[in-house]
Amino acid sequence: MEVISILDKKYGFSRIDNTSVVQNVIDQLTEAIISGKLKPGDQIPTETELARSFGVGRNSIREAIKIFIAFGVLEIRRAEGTFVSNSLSQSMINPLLYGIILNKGDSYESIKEFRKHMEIGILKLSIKNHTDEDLKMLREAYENLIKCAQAKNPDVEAIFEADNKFHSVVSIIAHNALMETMNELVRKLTFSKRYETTAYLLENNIDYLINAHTAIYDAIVKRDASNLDSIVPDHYFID
Amino acid sequence: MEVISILDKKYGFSRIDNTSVVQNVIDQLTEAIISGKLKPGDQIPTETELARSFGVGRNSIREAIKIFIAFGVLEIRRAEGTFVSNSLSQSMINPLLYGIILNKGDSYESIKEFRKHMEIGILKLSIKNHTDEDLKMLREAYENLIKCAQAKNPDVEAIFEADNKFHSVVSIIAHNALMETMNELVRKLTFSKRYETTAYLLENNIDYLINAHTAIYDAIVKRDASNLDSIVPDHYFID
DNA sequence: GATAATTTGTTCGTATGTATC
DNA sequence: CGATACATACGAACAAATTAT
Repeated sequence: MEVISILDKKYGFSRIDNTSVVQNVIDQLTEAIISGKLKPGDQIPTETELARSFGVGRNSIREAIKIFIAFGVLEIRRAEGTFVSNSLSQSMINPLLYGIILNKGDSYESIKEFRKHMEIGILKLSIKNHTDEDLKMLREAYENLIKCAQAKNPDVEAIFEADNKFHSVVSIIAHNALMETMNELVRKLTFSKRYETTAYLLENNIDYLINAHTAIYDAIVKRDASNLDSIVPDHYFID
Repeated sequence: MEVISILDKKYGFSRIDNTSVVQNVIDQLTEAIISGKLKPGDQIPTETELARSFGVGRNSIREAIKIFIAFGVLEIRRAEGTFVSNSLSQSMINPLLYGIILNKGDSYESIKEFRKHMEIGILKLSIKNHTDEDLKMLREAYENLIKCAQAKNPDVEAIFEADNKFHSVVSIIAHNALMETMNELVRKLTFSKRYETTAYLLENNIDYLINAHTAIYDAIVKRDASNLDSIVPDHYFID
């Protein structure tokens, strides 16, 4: 509601009036970031200094900074200073999570469908965009997963972590930041369900887990996008 | 960075230590929303009251509330109180916008790819899930778009609005709230670009616009999902 | 290792602006 | 118009964490 105004101007929307002190601080900092005066990694002035140079109270500066932190734009290293973030993919999805929590209507079916859709999309891009470097990373994650799954005393925690790592790598080598973020989102939403599934498969059908991931691995390595629909099965979750 | 922790707890992640006062307030409010103690539309206690009942200073409450506002979870009606939002799709995209501003590099390509991917996914679902009721709505939107495009003195604004309406209907009849939200998101991100494209097509190749939408309309009506890749073209945007 | 300086974290008191009744 | 309830804003003070000396 607050920060949108300045960005919306850029994207063509408008807003009637908004001249609160905090908003003003936000606008000026946003402007500095957009224009490149503040680049990722840069340290911004201290709170006291900002308060003085903007001619406002320190509390107002703090409120503005907190919002930027929530968006992942700034990050504070205490007793050191406040800096412009260079990676912000993590906190970007927070509002989406809140959105889904408030809109309880989003049924589990919706999430399942969305998940499969994203999985296929990511896979398609990974097959297309991966480099040789990427393949090494993927192979490492794949072999680690297989090793965990075939261990004598298999550990759910370990397999689940390796599974997550594998899919995370697949996500990265797709080389599309937005798709990666969305995939992260859906994986967070399905976190506990996927854990249950892993535990179930470990007890009852560990081969299924191995084969499914081998199919994905092979498809990427061979750049074979012909069977994606069957590689990413509907019944990945226990219902 | 801040708000993620509580959500992560729900989804199984943990955080080492995070006992800041503001974070604590955020956690408790988030918990109240998740558990349903606070529902959309509800008024939350006043700042003074929250400060007293949490045993913290009023500024900490304010900082926490500001963050929720930035995420669109809370909204303030001044001199009236603070309320839980019922619609929050607006401000959800802010972090993404900031993300794109900071990641100047690959972002536009990412968006284009993501957009096409979402468009295909939505179309696939629309073809599968639409009802007879839906078809009426779709037909209305379609015919209105064609009418606007074939008018004697075609108006960019009108066509663009009709275009948006058409795609919005396609989104709705897919009957998946999450996919719909994501599609809305990508359409907001591409708002100005799409407007430019519409203006360009109106001048130079209005038939292309008409044919493209007719193809989509036909595919849905006939429930024909065989040519989706070609129906949703890569060059939808001007580069 | 201890101390000082810097910077953010938190709180309190108070005054002001703004909408509702 | 006045009273009330609430958010907005400022400034001062002290606490806690980190770095530099």
